[in-house]
Amino acid sequence: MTAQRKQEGTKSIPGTLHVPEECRQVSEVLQRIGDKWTVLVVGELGGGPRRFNEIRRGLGSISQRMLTLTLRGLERDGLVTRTVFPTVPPRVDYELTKLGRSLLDPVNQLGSWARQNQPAIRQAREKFDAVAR
Amino acid sequence: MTAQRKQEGTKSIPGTLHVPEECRQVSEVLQRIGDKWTVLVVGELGGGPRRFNEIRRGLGSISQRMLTLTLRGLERDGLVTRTVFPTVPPRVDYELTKLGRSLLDPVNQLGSWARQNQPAIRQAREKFDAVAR
DNA sequence: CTGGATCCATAGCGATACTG
DNA sequence: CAGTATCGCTATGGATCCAG
Repeated sequence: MTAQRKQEGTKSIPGTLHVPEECRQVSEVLQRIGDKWTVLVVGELGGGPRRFNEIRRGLGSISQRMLTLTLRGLERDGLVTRTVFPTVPPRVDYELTKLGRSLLDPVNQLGSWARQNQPAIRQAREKFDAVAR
Repeated sequence: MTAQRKQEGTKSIPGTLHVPEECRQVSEVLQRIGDKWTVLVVGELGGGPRRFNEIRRGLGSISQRMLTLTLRGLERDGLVTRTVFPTVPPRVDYELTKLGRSLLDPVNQLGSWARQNQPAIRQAREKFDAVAR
């Protein structure tokens, strides 16, 4: 942690894996799934296919507008499929694709991190806010 | 993948780990680090302590306002430390805390996912956009 | 060099009303 | 039931100017 920065320029560190290129991609994905609802919807769909209002009730507070937009985004990125049953009243099922399910894994990793460290974060936050003026 | 939804109500699935509670935490963390710059700054600091303008040049395009805000947020959450050297001109070093470095791991996991699947995502996106009107 | 203060444009999101 | 359309609020972020 001491002798580590002489003139690494743009070459980045060989051992670790956060090359600028990779960082950009992480950033893109995070901005994509880092909105208010995406991961919650994905989590809900992680339990199997769901209908529109099932998801809605599962999340409790999402507006139908945001649920529509979120599902459209996920569908666009190939993370969920949308299946319309031409019945009356209409029925639409949403389900994670293979790609969508593969996302559950890294997201759960981040979930573990969150659970382990959120107390520390909250503590740091309170401390910071107490000192700040 | 077939016999999986009878009446699981609010109890969620035992095998997997995306209980609503956990999902909420993931969502919070993602919204926190899912902004435009946070992970990029964390990535930059992953290479060791950096000065304000070093980070800025490392990212290339961030405004100093956003860099300040991003660093403040990270400092508030206990993810980076801020060290002021009372010289003239002033010099300020930012460095990941242990907590901050621990975040690199799950973030890199997501980075791997991003690299592996972004081609598929882009492809799905183009296909969707082509069909959509 | 490090950042605070302002102003402004845009994106995200909620509320509500309307439709097949 | 599953959306679409519209509105308005707030958050996010960039540009610019000022200061220790």
